[in-house]
Amino acid sequence: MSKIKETSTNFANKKALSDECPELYASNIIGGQWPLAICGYLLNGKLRFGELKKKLPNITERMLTLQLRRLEKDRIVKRTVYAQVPPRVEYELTPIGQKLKPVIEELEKWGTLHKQSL
Amino acid sequence: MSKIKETSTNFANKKALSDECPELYASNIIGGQWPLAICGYLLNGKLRFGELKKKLPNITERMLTLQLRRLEKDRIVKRTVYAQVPPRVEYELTPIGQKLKPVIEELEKWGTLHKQSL
DNA sequence: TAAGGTACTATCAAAAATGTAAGTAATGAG
DNA sequence: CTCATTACTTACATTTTTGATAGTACCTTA
Repeated sequence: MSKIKETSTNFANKKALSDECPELYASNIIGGQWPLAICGYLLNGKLRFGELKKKLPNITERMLTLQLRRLEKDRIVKRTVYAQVPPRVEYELTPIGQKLKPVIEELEKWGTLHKQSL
Repeated sequence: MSKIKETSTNFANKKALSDECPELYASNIIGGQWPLAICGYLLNGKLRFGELKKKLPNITERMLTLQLRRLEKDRIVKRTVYAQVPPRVEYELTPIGQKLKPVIEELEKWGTLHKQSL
């Protein structure tokens, strides 16, 4: 998660694929190491930054920040800052974020199946 | 797609997550740039290496090979070599590979929805 | 004899993702 | 004044993924 180089072949490939196929578009958004894990927890309700951090084993603050920013940009999570000291920031899923539920469920089913077949 | 360093923190994190959550386990297998695209085409039937290459815009032979090898290792595609010259190699989904269909469908639905809401 | 087709492999380089370690602001508690 | 708390940010290093380019083996056909 850093800047993407909009001139790279890789960037062009990703774009080409996700332009035509909604499933690849989706995969580009929620794919990667943390997004699904974060969404999974947020499906059960709002969480503060620190709470998420505790739930996600070994995630660094930097990564968590980057991921949340990206999810926010993609309109999957909503960020609410309370003007307090020390600060309090809450994250929750947006309506379209909530709609990820069936996707996660199917992934879960398939994952379980695949694991069993080992 | 190269060797992974089994001592890295990143490796440990991925493992920890996919050990507990089947959906993250699944995402580790089919996530990434090409696996879903490849499976999408193979859902419609067998394809030869060269046919896949034509369908996947801009993929390099190296990448296609790497991806197919990995999908084979994960028992999602089956590779059949015909002893001919020039060589003929066919790829098709395994039974568990076929079962990815609902996953892909849900991703597709969600992707379409998300795209519309722009 | 030379060229062509197919499915690769090998090397090197670049880009992208992730990790490490340290620091910051603001305020209330002691 | 000093320290603790919370949600970050910054700079740098490492790891992982992807790309570019050039080969290779084998037989068949011209």
